[in-house]
Order: sequence, then structure tokens, then C-alpha cells
Amino acid sequence: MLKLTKRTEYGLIALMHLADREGEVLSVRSIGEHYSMPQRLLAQTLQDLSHVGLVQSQRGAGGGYSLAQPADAITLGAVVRALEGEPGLTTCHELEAMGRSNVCEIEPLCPIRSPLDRIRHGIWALLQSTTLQSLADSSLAPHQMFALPSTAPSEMVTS
Amino acid sequence: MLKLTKRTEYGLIALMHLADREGEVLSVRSIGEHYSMPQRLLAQTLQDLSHVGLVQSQRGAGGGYSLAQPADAITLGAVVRALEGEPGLTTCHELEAMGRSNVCEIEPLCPIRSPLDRIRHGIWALLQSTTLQSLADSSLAPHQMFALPSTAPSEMVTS
DNA sequence: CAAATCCACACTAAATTGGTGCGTTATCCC
DNA sequence: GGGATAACGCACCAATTTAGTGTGGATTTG
Repeated sequence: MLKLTKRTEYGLIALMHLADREGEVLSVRSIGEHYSMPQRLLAQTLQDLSHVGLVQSQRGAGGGYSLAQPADAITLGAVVRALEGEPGLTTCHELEAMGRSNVCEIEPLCPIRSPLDRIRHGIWALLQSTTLQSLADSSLAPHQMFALPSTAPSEMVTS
Repeated sequence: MLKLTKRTEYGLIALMHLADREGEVLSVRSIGEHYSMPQRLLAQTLQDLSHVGLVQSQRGAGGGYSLAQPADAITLGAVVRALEGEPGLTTCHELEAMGRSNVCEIEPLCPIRSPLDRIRHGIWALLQSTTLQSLADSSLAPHQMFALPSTAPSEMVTS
């Protein structure tokens, strides 16, 4: 299904919250209670994010998490990759990303593999090009590109 | 997870196959055997696609499926929507799409809902703007837009 | 009529995701 | 030092979603 996981949702909410209070160190408890999110799950999520260096953790009393990078340096792509792995659209793409590239039984016939690969890159590019900052400035589009041209239906490629 | 389902995969392969033989009527069996896909599942998929008018079915001996529209009129978006529903990125988005819009408990605080909505539209626009035809002409990009500008990572846009 | 083929519903099994349990380690503060 | 707070790291169960099958019926060709 073309949808983010809860973990990613929770992670993003927490990150936005942290971005909104840059510099402060916030505990999982405080964040979790604020948005009524399951704290344990949120905790795992933040741990994952700290493993890849998106947030910094501080243990002990008064500890918690804070952004490890400026909000305009953290991309949605990085967050998604950290929390649910590099999106692979199809089975082939995922297997391919794991090393073995000839696992697809229908291999030479498969008419969608390489075409869909471009779509995947498109989605990926979109995620990579969106930062926490741009998410925050909800008005400031991450890319205006989506109002637009569209190679879409039929032959309207004229432009 | 940000990934298409098997059904969608199978459906797309079948559609590409049909597009490649426009006019012909092909049975589930022949397509399924050709790509070694589970026929029953493929059958369900094609039925779904026929419900929304993307393919035409013909029953009885010698029957099968054929495209109900020209290949450049069938968008990836339409296929995905038919097979796995309109992609909703987060929980909020999906519930929202079902009518009730105030189901999100953290409602007024939620800092990601509307921002992510734009991302969703971006992905959706990408899918809508890609047709079977453009998938087939693997060379002809569906949108060149993805090489490009990028509001991305902070200010390191220097290069 | 017989074979081919789509149709529809319902069901089982596998995979993924969501969420908890429980004990450990680090830090602050009295 | 001792207690409180809070991150860490498994490993585990539960819920949801997806993959795939069983069975019988309806329709068309010959």
C-alpha cells in the first residue's frame, strides 16, 4: 500500500515538534503525552532516528531528544529511509537493492521493472527535496512543480 | 510501507502486455503462464480493473481481456486507485477521505497533516501523469522534472 | 452438450505493522 | 551513595493487511 507507517507518522510529528523548539531537549514522555502517541513506540522511533544521526539523545534525568541537524537539512527522504527502509515500489526493486539482481523469475520479460524504476526515483526525489523546514512553512511549496504541465493523458506533450 | 502491492504489480504487467498487443483478446491463463504469475490472483486483479472500465472482458471459450481504453489514456494513478484505493500517506488522510474529518484525536495540534497532504498530492500527480504509453516508451520520461532544482537540503545548493 | 473462460464469495495462510514487557544503563540532584 | 528520571535494547504478542486458494456458478464457442 502506498502509505507511510505509523512509526514514520510518529517520527515526523516528533521531529516537527523538536524543530519547533530547536535547541531544547524534550523527553519521549513529554512529546508522547502532548500528542497522545504510544510512548514506547515513539521511543523506538526516536532511537532509530538517533542511530542515523537525525536526532541527538541525552540520557538520564532531564534528558531527552533534540535535533542533531538544522531543520532545513533533514529531508523527508532521510526520515522515511531510516524508519521504513528505502522505498522499493515493487518486489524486484527491493530484491535488487539487497544485492542479488537476478532474483526476478520473469526477469527478461518483465515489462514494468525498469519503467517503474523511474517512477520510484520520482517519488524518492520528491521526498528528498522536502525538508522539515519546508514542511513547517506549509505555505512555501517544496516544489511548485506539481501544479503543472503533465505528460499525462494522451498526446498533450505538445508543450 | 511506501510500496505497491503484488496485485498492482500483476495488474500493471498484464496491462503492459495487453497494451503491447492492442486489439487482441488474451485469457488470464495465457498472461499468467507467460509471466508465471498466480492465475487466480491475476484474475481478481483484472476483474477489478474491468469494474472501473480500464479493461474489457469477454466471457466464454476464446474469451479474455483487452484494453478498454488506448494505452495513453490509462494512467498509473487510475490503476493504483482501482487496485489499492486512493493512496493516503497517513491515517488522517485516509479517514478524511472516508467522510468524517474530525477523527484525528490530536487534531488541532497535529503538525504534519496538512503539510504531508501536499506531498501526497505530489505523488498522486506523478502517478496521474504517467500513462501505460509513457511506461512503455521507457526512454521518454514521464516528467523530466526530476533531474532538477530541488528546494532540498538546506543551503548546500551552492554547486 | 462439452470445453473454455470469466465471475463472485468466502476462506486460509503469510507477511507486515502496531504495540508491550522487562530488565539495563546513564545522568541528575539531594 | 541513593533515588528518580529517562534513554537503550531485546524479545515478544496482537492486530492489520496482503497473498493466495476452494468451490461453485454463469456465459460463450463449437
